[in-house]
Amino acid sequence: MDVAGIESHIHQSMSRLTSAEKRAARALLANYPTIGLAPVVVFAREAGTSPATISRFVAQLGFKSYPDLQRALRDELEERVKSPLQRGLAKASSTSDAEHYLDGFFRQLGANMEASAARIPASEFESAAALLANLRTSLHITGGRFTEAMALYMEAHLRLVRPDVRRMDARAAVRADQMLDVRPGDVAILFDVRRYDPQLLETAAQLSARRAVMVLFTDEWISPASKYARIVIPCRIAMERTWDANAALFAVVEALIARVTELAWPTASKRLDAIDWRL
Amino acid sequence: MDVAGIESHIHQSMSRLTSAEKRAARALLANYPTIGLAPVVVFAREAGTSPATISRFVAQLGFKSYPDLQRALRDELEERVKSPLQRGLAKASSTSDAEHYLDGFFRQLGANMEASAARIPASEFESAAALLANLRTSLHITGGRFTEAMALYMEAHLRLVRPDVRRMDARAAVRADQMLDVRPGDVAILFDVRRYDPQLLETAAQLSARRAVMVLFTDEWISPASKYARIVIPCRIAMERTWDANAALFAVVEALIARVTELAWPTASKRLDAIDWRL
DNA sequence: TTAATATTGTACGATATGTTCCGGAAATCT
DNA sequence: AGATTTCCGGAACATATCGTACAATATTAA
Repeated sequence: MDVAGIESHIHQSMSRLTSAEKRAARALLANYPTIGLAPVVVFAREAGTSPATISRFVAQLGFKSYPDLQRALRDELEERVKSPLQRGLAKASSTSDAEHYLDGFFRQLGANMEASAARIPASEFESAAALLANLRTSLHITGGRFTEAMALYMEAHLRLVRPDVRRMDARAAVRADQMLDVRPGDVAILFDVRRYDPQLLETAAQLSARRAVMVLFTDEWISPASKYARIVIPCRIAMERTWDANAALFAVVEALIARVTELAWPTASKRLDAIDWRL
Repeated sequence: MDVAGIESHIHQSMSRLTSAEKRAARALLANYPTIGLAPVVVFAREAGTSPATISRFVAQLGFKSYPDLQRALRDELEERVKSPLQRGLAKASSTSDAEHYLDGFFRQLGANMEASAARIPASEFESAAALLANLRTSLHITGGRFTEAMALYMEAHLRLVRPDVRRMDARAAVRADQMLDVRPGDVAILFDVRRYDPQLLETAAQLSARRAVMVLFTDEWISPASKYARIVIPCRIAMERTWDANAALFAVVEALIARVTELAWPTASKRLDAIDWRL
């Protein structure tokens, strides 16, 4: 099949199609690629036509059978989620013949970011932003071994934007005191990625007991702390070599900070003005 | 709970699952959601188990049947706001959709990363990696207001990989003591981005006086501390709205950590083994 | 208008798919 | 170690799914 992808292939074949087949094509393009992954009857109903027409449509595209098309769609979907989509990166650094280490690294990272963005439902992201922008509750942020840096970074920004932002200490003992400040309805932001921290799970349980609303940043395998969380934001962090890369996670954090700043702008702008900070 | 999506739902059910069922769960999470849309035989093969187990796994999740799960996966896939990538070459579709905030954000970020990779000479990056992988000198890491998180993150990783990694405190007073540990030839890593920190400039001067070799991570406008630095790594951080985004900077940090881990592998692997850490 | 052609939908048979059952294997308990 | 329970996968069974023949309908040409 075409390297250019199935969507464009459909466009190219459009002229050869009969009117009912065109309805099928439009239906597929409109809800790409989901209806193509559904059974033929569903596809047909959605397209306002009969199963037979779908069959012929698929044949027109050059696929051997409907299941064959489905395979292709799945492959493409997978490719889209895990392949390096920032092809430009390689070209962008034309500084040397030997490939820049950064290029390879960034290419994978780009794929991770695409995958993360594709996987995080807009509704989850927005809900999280809304929670953080709600000035009537306190905010408690904490992370594990490596993700503590995320917590720190987020705290540093949100402190400027809104009041009542606290970071919980990584050490359990200290955290016990801080737990007393958590009141029902408060919002807790947790970071937990692979090699999930047992202490953090414990913390999550306690937060849950104190009726905090939890937002969890985690990886594609999902931290066990998710069972306590109202909102789960999964980022793709796996890399081919050495360490996992949390840059995608970090990027989502920054996006969230930006979004919260927008949502809480009336307050945020006053606070920033007060310390003479210009964005 | 269910709002969090099928992925987290899977993880919540994880404890109830038997080992073969867990393999199924992991396989699905790893190639989410594609294998779930494939026939059971394919799923089973990919998960290294039998169709029967997949069936039971699906039942454990609370779905009425495998097709039922597929419906759910398709619905979830559709529910996501279409990302510009998914839109692909599809013409005529209005680009004015309520776009996923993350998509817009990430697009800019992608440009920043590209620009960063293009601007950082391979030689600089390699030299920096070599310096950090040199085990005969100590490492001192420090950052400014926001970039302290970078320092923290880098320290957390490098500590595992090599000995003699120290982080300098943000507070000048404390830092004064720590400065005494810096010996000629030691390597110092500094982070300084826009709204350059005067204290950090001062620190750089002192480090220079103590004949430390400095690696500076900064932004496209270059921190004044650069005059003391042996190696300068400029990242593009400007964004159109609200805050600058340090994700590109963070990404370079991760790349460097990975590279250093490779270069210092003989030592790193021993250290990681010693604490039973597998990458 | 009529006839020829192209297109579409329905019905049915062939096939592929998912689920259940059962024997054996593994883990757990006594 | 032996007994009991749990767990797993192969094979049979039931069923859903797809492709196609054929009839009905729309379209075009004469």
